[in-house]
Amino acid sequence: MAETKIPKATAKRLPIYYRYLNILHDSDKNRVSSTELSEAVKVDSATIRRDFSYFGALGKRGYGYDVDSLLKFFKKILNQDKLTNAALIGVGNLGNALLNFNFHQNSNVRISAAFDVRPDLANTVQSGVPIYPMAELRKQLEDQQIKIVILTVPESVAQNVTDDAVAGGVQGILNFTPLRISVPSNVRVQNVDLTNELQTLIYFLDHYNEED
Amino acid sequence: MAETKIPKATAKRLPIYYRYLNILHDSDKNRVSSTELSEAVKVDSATIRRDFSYFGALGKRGYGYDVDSLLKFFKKILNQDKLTNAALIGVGNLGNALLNFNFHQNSNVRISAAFDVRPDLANTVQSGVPIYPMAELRKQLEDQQIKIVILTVPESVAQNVTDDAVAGGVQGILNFTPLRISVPSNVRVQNVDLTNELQTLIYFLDHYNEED
DNA sequence: GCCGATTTGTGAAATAATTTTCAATAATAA
DNA sequence: TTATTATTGAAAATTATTTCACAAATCGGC
Ligand SMILES: NC(=O)c1ccc[n+]([C@@H]2O[C@H](COP(=O)([O-])OP(=O)(O)OC[C@H]3O[C@@H](n4cnc5c(N)ncnc54)[C@H](O)[C@@H]3O)[C@@H](O)[C@H]2O)c1
Ligand SMILES: NC(=O)c1ccc[n+]([C@@H]2O[C@H](COP(=O)([O-])OP(=O)(O)OC[C@H]3O[C@@H](n4cnc5c(N)ncnc54)[C@H](O)[C@@H]3O)[C@@H](O)[C@H]2O)c1
Repeated sequence: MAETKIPKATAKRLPIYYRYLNILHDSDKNRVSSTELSEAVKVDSATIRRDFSYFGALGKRGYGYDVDSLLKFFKKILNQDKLTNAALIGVGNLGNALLNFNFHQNSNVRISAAFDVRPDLANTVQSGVPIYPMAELRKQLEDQQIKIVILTVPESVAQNVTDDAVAGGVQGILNFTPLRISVPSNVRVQNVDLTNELQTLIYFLDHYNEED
Repeated sequence: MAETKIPKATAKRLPIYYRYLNILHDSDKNRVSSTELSEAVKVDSATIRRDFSYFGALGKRGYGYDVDSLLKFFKKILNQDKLTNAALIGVGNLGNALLNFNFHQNSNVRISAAFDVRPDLANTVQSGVPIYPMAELRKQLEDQQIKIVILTVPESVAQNVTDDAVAGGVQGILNFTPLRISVPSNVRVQNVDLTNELQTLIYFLDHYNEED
């Protein structure tokens, strides 16, 4: 909505850059070149320069990029200068692992509420996050102004739960179920399909050799 | 290695198609059109037809695709007609969730060995999978002919562990750590970076409206 | 202040992926 | 049988992304 629509491929790399800039910052490096970055994040240096250039001239020729100002810039762009709350639905196997992890390091996203149908989980606290019964989903999403949901329920209920979350005003869903959920066009879904990833890896192993 | 190199984008979609074909098969449907598939997997129907056509003329004009033969075809292509063993390294938070899940449904990948440094975990069995001490990594990978590793160790040790796994003959790594690990060019890495996914989602929410 | 070494930013070219379009064919209804 | 409708497969057009390659800018040393 701000800078004239960056390519999707670029957008997906921004968090990778952001993360490495944080590492550089923490180790008191204050200057970095696209070649050096390339090495660390495994993205071609020309691609990095191109990516950065969508945001203007962020570097200095013959010098490179200033870590601190680049970091500050990306922090803003990625909304990491404010805390973003997310909800997690489905406190099972995977849900628990994510709750416990809670995206702390170098990330300003936090799971602030979790939901599950299991009565024994309702109104408990797991890894510091309160678990609510599903009946409270809508209310909590609205009250806490939560716009992002992490979906770790069984596939069979994924669409129903999604519909509820969308009704509660959610705008983005990180979907760990294998179901391709249906949402209105103003809601964005990011699928994380681990079985797929493994199968793709196997396919590549069998059908492509070396590099690509 | 077999059919003349399919586009990467296509390869990544194959498991999605495969999965839905299984569902159709299980519900005794024996015919499907690209439009119907498109609806279910959320991929444009023209893209689906194009994807399929890389493998030859799999459908019939005016009719669609025969579910069973398409399924059989993809099963072969994706190597799902044989069992593939994988190893998991790092039986922590996330590792345990993956162990417990173990990719059963509609997938012929199985974690057959897990590894961890923690002495109390060594030589136990978690979710039916034996856990070995790291000292045995190389031997087990070689003995069990494991070519795929799921990496769920802390970032700080990720590169070292990777190097060991590679020395053990691993060819593919599903990397859950945020580190972009370095591997020889004959080893393929598939990164699953959950913090990234969340940050990308946030970026899209803030900077793109509606659809794309 | 000049010089050589760096390193960016970006046009242009190359490559990759998606989408449009439509002729060909199959199924089905009349 | 023939007309109508559905649907693929493939060529072409379009759009997206990556990569090349180099002029322009900056730095650091002298
Ligand atoms: N665990 C993994 O490693 C893994 C890997 C890949 C994909 N997945 C996918 O992630 C999802 C969760 O997997 P899991 O292993 O954590 O399953 P799980 O069964 O351990 O957890 C699911 C949780 O959702 C809760 N739940 C069920 N119905 C609900 C509803 N209607 N509303 C709210 N909560 C509800 C259950 O009580 C349970 O706590 C599944 O779709 C699975 O396919 C998991
Ligand atoms: N848990 C999550 O939800 C989550 C989300 C995103 C990313 N990750 C990433 O996944 C990785 C694992 O996360 P986690 O939460 O499961 O961490 P964890 O600390 O719970 O588990 C790590 C496991 O690795 C083992 N380990 C440590 N050093 C080892 C070594 N040298 N060799 C073998 N095993 C070793 C530890 O004993 C532990 O069991 C981390 O890199 C983390 O950044 C986790």
